[in-house]
Amino acid sequence: MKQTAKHDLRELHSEVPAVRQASRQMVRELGFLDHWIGGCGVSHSQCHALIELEHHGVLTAGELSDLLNLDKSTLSRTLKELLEAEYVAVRGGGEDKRKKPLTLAKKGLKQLDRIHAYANDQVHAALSLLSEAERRTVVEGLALYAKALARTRAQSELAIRPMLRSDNPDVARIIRTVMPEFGANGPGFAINDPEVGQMFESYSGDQAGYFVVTRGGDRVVGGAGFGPLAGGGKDVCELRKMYFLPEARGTGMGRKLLLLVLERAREAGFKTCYLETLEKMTQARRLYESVGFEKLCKPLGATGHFGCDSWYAKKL
Amino acid sequence: MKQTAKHDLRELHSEVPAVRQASRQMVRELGFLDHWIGGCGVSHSQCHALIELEHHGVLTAGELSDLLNLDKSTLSRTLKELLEAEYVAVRGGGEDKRKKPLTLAKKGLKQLDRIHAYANDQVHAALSLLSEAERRTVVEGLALYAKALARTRAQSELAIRPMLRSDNPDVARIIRTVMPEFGANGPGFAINDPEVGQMFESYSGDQAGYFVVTRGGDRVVGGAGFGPLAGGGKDVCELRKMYFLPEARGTGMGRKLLLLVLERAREAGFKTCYLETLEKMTQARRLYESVGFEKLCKPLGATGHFGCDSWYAKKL
DNA sequence: GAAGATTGAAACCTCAATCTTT
DNA sequence: AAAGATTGAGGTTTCAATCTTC
Repeated sequence: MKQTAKHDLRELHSEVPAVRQASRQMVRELGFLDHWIGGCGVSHSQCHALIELEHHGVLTAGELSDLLNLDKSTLSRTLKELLEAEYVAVRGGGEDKRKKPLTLAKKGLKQLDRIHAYANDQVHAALSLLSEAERRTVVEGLALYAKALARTRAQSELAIRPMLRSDNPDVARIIRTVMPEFGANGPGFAINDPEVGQMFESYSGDQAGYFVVTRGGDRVVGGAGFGPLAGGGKDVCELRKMYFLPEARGTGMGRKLLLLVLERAREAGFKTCYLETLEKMTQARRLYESVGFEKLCKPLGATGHFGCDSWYAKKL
Repeated sequence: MKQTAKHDLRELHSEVPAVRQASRQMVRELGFLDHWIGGCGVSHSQCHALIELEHHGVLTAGELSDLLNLDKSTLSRTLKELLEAEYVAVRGGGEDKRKKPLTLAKKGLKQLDRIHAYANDQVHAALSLLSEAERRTVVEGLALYAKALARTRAQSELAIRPMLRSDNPDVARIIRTVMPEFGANGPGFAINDPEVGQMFESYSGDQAGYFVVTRGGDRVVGGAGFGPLAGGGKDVCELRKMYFLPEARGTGMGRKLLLLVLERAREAGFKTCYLETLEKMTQARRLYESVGFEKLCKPLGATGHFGCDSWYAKKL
């Protein structure tokens, strides 16, 4: 197993330059495809803006600049021309007068048809040189790389650190936001624990700890901690109150945080980690299972969280 | 078989938008990767120029602008700054004083190290989120798409048309250039046929035809024709004098030309097509085999080309 | 004060015209 | 005249400052 992992890593190192080389070449060839745009009356950015508008229906200038990875000022000017040419229209009547929701206009749709016709022809011509299996490799390879890059980017804005006293309000807010999202707001759920408002104090000492995930500077977007399991003996700890705001999910940060908490629990002398959750929290349960938690058929200890219906444990 | 082909095509049509979507997203994510460049003193183009210089050793401004798909004027200015910063140096002593061969200088190498360190880290972080199989898919997918786009681009500059009388000198030149390349310039080879100088006249009439491949306007870069096989009966024709300049090889144009010639031969009433070639022309032989030609163990007819050592035939 | 959008200055890129060497 | 490289004018993009609305 370890052998495989090592081999896997060596492979990875040799693949990095290969991927960089291939992506440079691909981008260069895509650049050639874009040359024709000069002759069709819209600029490169205008063309992409139209495509995204078609795809999303209604967008504001800010959303468009995020999607296209262009400065908002560029978009402002780009849109000005598109509006003058009547390719897009402002869908008025919005409540917030700061926003300008944009949609495709008739002429924009027509222009877009021409663009798609050309672009599809080009891509079709290229793909038709490949076999079916090769084409599948292309689709999957591009999508996988895009997704991996996106997740890396999301992760690089996130960081993990021990909770501070000043985080108390933020952490309480997250718990009180996330649990109702899964219908876990009645009696018998952790949301009613008295500790929710004083998480920092509740997880101090060397037998417990709470960690938060922050985004872009120091905004708290998630957290998790550990402490002795009530009525579970001195060798058993509980993974407690692991919650993420939606914006921080699917970034791979949950796994990082979980592994950190487990490591700290092991260092604190615990031999086993127990946790309670809900069947319907499927994303979380998949994560628990993937790091080695095993499903139990009944609860351990006496947490008082009789609202939970799914229990796991793992040797540390 | 036909069923498969149809299914194959339907798949292709649904894959075109998928590839376009994936490639847009990928390019967008790559754009985010490039943002950091702002802080390192070199511009985006300068960075890529350094990478290409490292890869190729010595390059002129023109070669660089081709490689980076940038206008030569952009490169002129870009290089001016790189030279001032002593990142690159002109390797003097060339014979042609119009050229300025460029190489990396010491400071450029150092800068490049920093660039690679950062870029490798980023790509490494992204790839490490993927499994070994997924990473292979990424490498292969990017490379396949880049290659397919490049071939499409090369093909779009090429065209096929029937030979004109005015092509006589060009066609003769190609035949006399390509055959010696494969050592086929002694007696017993088609290069000595009297028709070489008057190809247009030799392939007129409704039982023969010669077609040329042109590049960028009307420069002839290859050709092929058919005519009755000497001593082969009235149902058998010969595929004759199919030659491509090196620049036109590997573009998929050979297949197109071959299929066209075979179709015209069939329309002219021939039932079988025969051809003679050399064992060492492996690329050509693979093409013949891939369109259905079957290897014979001895020649047909009486062409007089006793220099050939490989014979094929195909039902039309 | 903050979110959404616009404007001015400067950097970067392309097209076309020009210069230099062959 | 043609190949290689440079310069001038104008379009596109970004950064920073500003305006408007909440």
